[in-house]
Amino acid sequence: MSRYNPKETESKWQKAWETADCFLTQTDPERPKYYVLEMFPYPSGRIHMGHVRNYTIGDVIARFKRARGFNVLHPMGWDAFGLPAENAAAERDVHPADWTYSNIDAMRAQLKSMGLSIDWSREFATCHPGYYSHQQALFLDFMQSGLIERRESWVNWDPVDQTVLANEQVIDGKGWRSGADIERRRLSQWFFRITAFSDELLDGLDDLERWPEKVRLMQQNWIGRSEGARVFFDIEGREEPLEVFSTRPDTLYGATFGALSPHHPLAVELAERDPALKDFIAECDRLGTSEEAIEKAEKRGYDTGLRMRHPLVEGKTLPLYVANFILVEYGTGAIFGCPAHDQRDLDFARKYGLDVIPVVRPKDVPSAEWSIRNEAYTGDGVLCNSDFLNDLPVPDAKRKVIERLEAEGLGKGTVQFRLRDWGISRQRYWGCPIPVIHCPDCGPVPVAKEQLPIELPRDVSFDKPGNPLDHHPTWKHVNCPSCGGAAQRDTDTMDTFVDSSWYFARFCSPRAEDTPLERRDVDYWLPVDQYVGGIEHAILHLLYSRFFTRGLKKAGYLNVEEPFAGLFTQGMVCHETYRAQDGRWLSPEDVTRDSAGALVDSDGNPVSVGRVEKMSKSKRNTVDPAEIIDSYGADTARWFMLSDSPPDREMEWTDSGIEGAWRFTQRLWRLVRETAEDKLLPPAGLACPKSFGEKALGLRRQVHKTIQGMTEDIEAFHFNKAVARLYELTNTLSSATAARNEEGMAWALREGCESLVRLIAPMMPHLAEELWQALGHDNLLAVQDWPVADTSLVQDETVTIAVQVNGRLRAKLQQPRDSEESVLREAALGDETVQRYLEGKEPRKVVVVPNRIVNVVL
RNA sequence: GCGGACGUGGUGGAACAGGUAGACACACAGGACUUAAAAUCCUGAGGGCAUAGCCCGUGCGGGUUCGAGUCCCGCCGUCCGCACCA
Repeated sequence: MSRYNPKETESKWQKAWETADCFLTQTDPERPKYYVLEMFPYPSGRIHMGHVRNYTIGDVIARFKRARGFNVLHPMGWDAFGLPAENAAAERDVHPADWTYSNIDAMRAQLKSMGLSIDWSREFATCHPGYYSHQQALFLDFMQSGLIERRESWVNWDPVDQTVLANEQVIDGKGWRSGADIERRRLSQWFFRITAFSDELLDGLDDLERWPEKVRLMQQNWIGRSEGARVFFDIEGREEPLEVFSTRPDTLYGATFGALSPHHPLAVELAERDPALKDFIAECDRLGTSEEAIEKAEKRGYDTGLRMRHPLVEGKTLPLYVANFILVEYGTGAIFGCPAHDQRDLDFARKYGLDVIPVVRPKDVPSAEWSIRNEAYTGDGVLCNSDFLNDLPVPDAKRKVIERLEAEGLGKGTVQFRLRDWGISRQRYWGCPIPVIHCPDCGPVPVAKEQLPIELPRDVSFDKPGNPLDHHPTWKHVNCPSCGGAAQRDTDTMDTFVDSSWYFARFCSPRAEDTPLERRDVDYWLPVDQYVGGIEHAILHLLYSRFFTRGLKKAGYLNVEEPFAGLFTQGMVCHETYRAQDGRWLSPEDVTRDSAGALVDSDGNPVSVGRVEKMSKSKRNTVDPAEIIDSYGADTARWFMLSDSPPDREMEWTDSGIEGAWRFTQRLWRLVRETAEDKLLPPAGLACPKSFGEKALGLRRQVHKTIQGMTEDIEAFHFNKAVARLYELTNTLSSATAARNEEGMAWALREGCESLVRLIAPMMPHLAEELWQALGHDNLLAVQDWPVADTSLVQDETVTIAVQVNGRLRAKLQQPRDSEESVLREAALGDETVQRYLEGKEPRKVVVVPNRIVNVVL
């Protein structure tokens, strides 16, 4: 028999699906819907193995749900704005739009070769005016709803590239591209007021039951709610009191100093008259904003000479410092230091010789014996040295001190969040233009919706650093919509995370022209039932989308709070790493085995094998999906992706793994084809015979157990277990052909083969289609129903009972299912081996678990 | 430092709710077919021993239980996220 030819077969069925419009979807309130979405790709030009894993998982779910009778929405699009297109433009003199669209064409073809059941009629790219014009409209709506603000903020500024950099683009205080020292600058930027929903975004996490606990936790930490108090300290010789935030107001009596962030308004003001302070602040700025820089920095302070009055201790004053470890963005940008109960404050106090007053002691240590050395005490306890708070447990003291502060107007209990507003202005060309005009007289004026879209000009130059939009000779010069005078467009574009914050909703009505979202469509499809993507987006993308959904609701576009009812985060695709003798990374393609079985490079030099790591260009341990699909076919690649490793864990791509999957593909093809060609096989659709031989019945039992098990496994995303079941069924079917003359066996074989083919269809859709046809069907398997297990066949009639003596396995018994406990007990005690252990004595105890185990205790 | 996840054969991993540890696959070994190889098929396999059987075995040490990979306590290790957030 010839071999299976995936290349021919796969494109044949892809065309058949397309011709039959199998995967086009309509809004249909009469039918139950299921919206499955994978994170859309950035159009880099080629798919990578991470995409293959992501889209395989999504496609299995989509095909499965479709077979289960759902109206399935499974769309695809392109996260098409972003810096790489501008880099390509600067390096290769190709327009970002051309570069992007040709990449999209290439990647679409690659995705299509995977045989994904996608409704391609809904495809869009975020860089198309048909998408971003609506995003501009949403910007205006959000402005109207009070969700957008313009304000100054600190940014990482690259003086060479003349642009703002994200924190992750600053490496060791230098720009990732230019290598220039990054400055901290204050810049006017647009902010989405994500903090307006801090509480909702936090509380909403509790209801996301089908999200990984891990992601919910990460978001919870990111939002970072903490309860505490704001306390006012009067400063000697000044009108305005200083406001500080603390989560430990109970330790107020232990305060021995105050500290300001170098960017606190008061610090800035003082610096104007104090050159030494100015120098100190400048030095803090030079450290940069990268986490490592902050981490390594020693705690340092500058004594302003000012004294602040302790709000509760008459006559007591504390020195006020400017300190490099105080963040201006958090709380009020100012603290009171309590060295005894905060390690940072203790380090600071020891350095500058400040007092350390313990105010919390462990309950069983008397005040007199309690002191602080080099470790701040942050544990539980009761108050001491604290006047009216003495002997109260910490939580009570917190409550009581806040009451007192509030009563005397010295402070108040508050809730503080770590979450900050989302700055979206980017000094870039290839992004969504911000629909605002800056007028010297009227300030920032929103563009009227009728004037949208504000399209990107095509004729831009990438020759000089900075923002091409800003350099464009005419684009920005417009008249003020309000007063008609000369004004300028905002030349910033939106963070590309904005584009991906609502694309899932746009897929519901991708071609709507007058509105971003058609109410009837979003009401039917949203929320996404199952979202699938990488854990790397656990915080930003998912949090932004959750914010956007609330914003869209506020603006009246939809009626859900949460965009993604279910979230699945798949693991990374990894591969061994290889190095040449000189330390260069080697690609797997360049590594072979010599005759002795040792790994060598293309010149025959020995190769050292490194750890298994995430596929990456830098380590050169990538495998190109296009090549794999070209030589083995998409089904084999998909099958291997689903085998062995649980989908939420990392998987290792290996040659032997893909070859094993390839062998199985061939084996399955051969098995079903040979069976189908066997003259004994009854035609499709023949009624079930009345009786079956023992082997045929056994086969049928396994078939129906597999159907049931598979269904549960796919629902639970246990694809690797589902694969194992299919291997088992295939093994059984292979050996069953030997008994094909047995009563009912031919019928059972057809049932088995058809079930196998139908079960395998979500994973290997092309092969399944081919075999479905070989079994005599002339309809498309892609639109057939999922098989249903016959429950009467799912349970065996006899079960194996394990017999233990003192908890150790000594024998096994075959017994009818659901045998009485007494029967099992007698059978176990009567067993020869058990008799030997009993030595004629009575057992002390016999534990019987029906259908499972009997434990005889001596 | 804080938070979280995970430790099972040579490897990836199964094991429902405390009830037969190692399903399934990869790799390996032996055999069949072949002039030979590939492909395919069959067989074997956690470790040990005095091998009809017994002992040991799920990172380590304890505990609960008739029975623990699974539950509890204490360690060790690996990975991930956050991190001067007052």
